[in-house]
Amino acid sequence: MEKLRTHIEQVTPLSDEEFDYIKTFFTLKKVRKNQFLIHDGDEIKHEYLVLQGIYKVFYVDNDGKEHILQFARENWWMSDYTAYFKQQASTMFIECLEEGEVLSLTLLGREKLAADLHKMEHFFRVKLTNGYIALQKRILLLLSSTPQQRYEEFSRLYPDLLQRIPKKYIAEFLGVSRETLSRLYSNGGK
Amino acid sequence: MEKLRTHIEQVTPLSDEEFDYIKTFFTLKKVRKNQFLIHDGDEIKHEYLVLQGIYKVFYVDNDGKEHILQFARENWWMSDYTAYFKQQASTMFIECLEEGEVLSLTLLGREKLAADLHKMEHFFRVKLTNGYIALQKRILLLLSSTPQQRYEEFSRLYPDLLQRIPKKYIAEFLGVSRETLSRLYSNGGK
DNA sequence: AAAAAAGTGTGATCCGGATCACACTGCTTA
DNA sequence: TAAGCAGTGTGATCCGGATCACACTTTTTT
Repeated sequence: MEKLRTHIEQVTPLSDEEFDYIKTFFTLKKVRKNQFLIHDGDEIKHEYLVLQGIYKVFYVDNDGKEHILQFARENWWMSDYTAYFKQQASTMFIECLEEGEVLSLTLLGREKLAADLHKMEHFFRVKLTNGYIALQKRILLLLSSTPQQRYEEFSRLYPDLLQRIPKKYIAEFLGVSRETLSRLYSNGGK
Repeated sequence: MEKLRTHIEQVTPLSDEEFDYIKTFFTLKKVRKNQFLIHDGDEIKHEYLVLQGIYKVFYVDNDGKEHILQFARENWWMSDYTAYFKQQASTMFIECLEEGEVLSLTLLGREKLAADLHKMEHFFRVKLTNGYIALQKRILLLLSSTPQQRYEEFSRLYPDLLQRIPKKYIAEFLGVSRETLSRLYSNGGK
């Protein structure tokens, strides 16, 4: 649980009592490779903070094609947030790509934490602010750039992921076909 | 200012004293058609809550092409949030399409409001939550759907905007060329 | 250790949507 | 009331990237 404390304290300092209270809301869960945390159609009770491992959050369209909304690693939060916040059935999947551990938090727990502790309300707001900014950037990138430029931006932001996950998933994240992505970097930097 | 109170109270009730305090942070500004609220390169001191009018938030790429991140109408918040939160120079523009009024709020004001009033921290968190969900949906739409489907989704979400703003802006929002969009609806619903 | 499955590179073909070009219809604004 | 200009429809052409097909490699399974 020390990782959780460090994670929150990057935003706001906590007293020991506060942290003792906070940690009662979280549950540790070990996740194996290829295990699904969330499946299409599920009722979504939890969001997850990644302590270890790599996960992909994705959507499957009517043609059966997968589109990756997010890769999550250490210190990233993930869920099907539409389903989680609005208490609807999930339309997404979360699958583990490298085994690890996550902490789960229920919506009720989240809301109680935020209501009881102004600090936690603040913490969640800061996290959402950063997430919002990142999503806006991604939208502009999708609207304005070529696959080449998107790949370069991805390499810049997540150099480690390039090595650790299958290229085809990167293609699904960038919105390009596997083949086109392959040609992008085999043709070098020109 | 009554509109502001109603807007906040859709999330959380306020006492008169609280609202009297809150409103001191906001400044009313009238905006004429074609006026720019934010310009590329500006230092971004404010975010805006739209009371009236329509605005477009857009980015201009290296080829001079415009890409619309957001249309904002009554009760929508807007700014170049990257520049606003991170105190950087703006990379975007906000232009008024239909004259109206906005309330402006500085970053310092926002943070003070959130720190002083737990209710306001909560309010901002709820707003960000909804925004985050909407952006995720837009990303999935951009990744997984055809221009046709994106146009239909836009019509469903913002039927009023279809009439009120030039079609070419809708094209710039959807990430399609003006011409392709025109052919989409002239070829009817098939 | 063999067999099956998943991931990848690369060529050939195809097609949706971008681009280019031009005409027509409003709105402005002088 | 004319002159300019933004907004729009529509045809013709072009091209980037998707799709299809297959070989090769690496990982997983039994």
